[in-house]
Amino acid sequence: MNDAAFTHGSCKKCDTCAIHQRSFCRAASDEVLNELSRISHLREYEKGQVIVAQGDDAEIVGNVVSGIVKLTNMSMSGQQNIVGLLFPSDFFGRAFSDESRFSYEAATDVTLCCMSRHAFETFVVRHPEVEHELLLTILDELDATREWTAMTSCHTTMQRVATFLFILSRRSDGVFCDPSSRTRLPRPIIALPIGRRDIAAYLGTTPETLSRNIQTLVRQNIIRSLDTNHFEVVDMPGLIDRTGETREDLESMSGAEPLR
Amino acid sequence: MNDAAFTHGSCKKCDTCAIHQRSFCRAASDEVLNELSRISHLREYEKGQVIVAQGDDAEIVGNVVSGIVKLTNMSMSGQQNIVGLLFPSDFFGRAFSDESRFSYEAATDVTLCCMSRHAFETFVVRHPEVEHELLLTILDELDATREWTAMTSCHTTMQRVATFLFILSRRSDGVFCDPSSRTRLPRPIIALPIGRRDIAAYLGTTPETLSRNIQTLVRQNIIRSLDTNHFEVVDMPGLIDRTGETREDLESMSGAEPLR
DNA sequence: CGCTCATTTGACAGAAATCAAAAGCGGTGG
DNA sequence: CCACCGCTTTTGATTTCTGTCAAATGAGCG
Repeated sequence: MNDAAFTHGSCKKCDTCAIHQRSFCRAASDEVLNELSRISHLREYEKGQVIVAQGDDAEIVGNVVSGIVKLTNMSMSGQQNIVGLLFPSDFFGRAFSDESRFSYEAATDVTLCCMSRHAFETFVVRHPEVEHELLLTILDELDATREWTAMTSCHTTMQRVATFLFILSRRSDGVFCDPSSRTRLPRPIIALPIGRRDIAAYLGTTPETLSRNIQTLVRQNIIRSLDTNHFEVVDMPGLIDRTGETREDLESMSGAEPLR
Repeated sequence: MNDAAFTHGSCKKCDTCAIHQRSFCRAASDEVLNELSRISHLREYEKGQVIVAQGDDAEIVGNVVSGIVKLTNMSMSGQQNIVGLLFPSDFFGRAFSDESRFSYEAATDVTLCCMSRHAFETFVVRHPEVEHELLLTILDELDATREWTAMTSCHTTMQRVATFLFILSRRSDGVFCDPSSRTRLPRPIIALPIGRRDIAAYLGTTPETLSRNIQTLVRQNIIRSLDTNHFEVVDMPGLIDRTGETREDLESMSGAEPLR
């Protein structure tokens, strides 16, 4: 699409950006991208750092470049709920609102392409084609969130666990940025990006129940444990079977994504 | 905001539209609204009619004017999952996508302000200020959906039932369109817009468990049964108490809304 | 090595799903 | 008007699953 942006050296930072082709900025022309690059800056956060706190002024927005960001909601009782996970190329922060209804926290060490919310807002209003692309992104996000809602509301814990693992097996190869480097492994690897406590919260269960379900899958030779956070899918049909979904539905989920 | 649109007679259909002030079209100027009115038309659907089917070409988009639309997702097992409910002023249909990932179905008799998806898409691209307003709408929708996700993943069934009833008590008076006609009833009425089976699916439980929880609330004098689908809230603090949320959180949910 | 924290495992109580049946509601046709 | 039928909702009895509490094991680190 933006071949020019790659052959010319209009914006080094963005040209070499791993997610450029997958985030809303792909709609920007060379010069617009240049402008965008002037208001954005890469920033690293260590695992556990809070990027935007719930109820905060939400002054930062941007894209996840590498690592995983977790989106959380603190409930009255003080319990932290995982509302979603943001992967590379996903948009984070709450544009056009004075406060964020959720917290954004680094689930792993992350690199973010950050912009001041104000600067971003005036930028997109001046560039409708970029705002349009952002709208498409958010619409996909909404679909994905609703699909996840559908998933969680009628499925057993085992089905949710299996679905989660399936999706991670599609995401974990770091394959989402550069399609050409995609090497189809015969035995997909599942890399758990976050701790059991967070996964459990995301799946609406407890670490104990999650652990039991995972161990059950291991005993049934569906997956094999490599280390605490890595598993190998031994029996993919068996895993899909336990999700209670068709392979097609799962594929569509892992593309646009509930977990994003 | 658009006083001119109301004092002038630029567009009779839109001027008298109950939801005009609350939907994305409020961003349109007189002449733009006029243009919009030329591509839109009111249409009635009877309860149970499918407006857009899952996987369909999704050729229609628009706003809910009156009644309630249910958003459903058919899972592999053939079970119908309720993903959300759309109330008056909510946007329905999937813009900018060739197929809808969900079905839109009339949960009650509804009136919709319909547009051809294609006409709508070219329209908003020509009018960035309207597309911007649409983006704001979708961002709110996304927040609301995530908040609902947070709700369902960590709460007991009773808390989900209480929250659902609370939200309906705020929506059921048909009060969401014209703030001036808002008559605060001392005893809010809850009108269940859909059957128990659907509500149960939406809340991630079964009709039996749902029924038991409702009957428990009746026995505890929190609500009083008028007929099968109507209840009166006798003890609002008690109801709020059983949601496990603060009143503030509930208000924000019923405004922007998980159920939308 | 000893510390802390995360994960796994076990035992048990409570909640919800399931199975089964009764009651309520709305329509149809005699 | 009433009896019958199909459907939804409610209620009851039972089983299964999951959350909770508690303890053991394992991983990372100074």
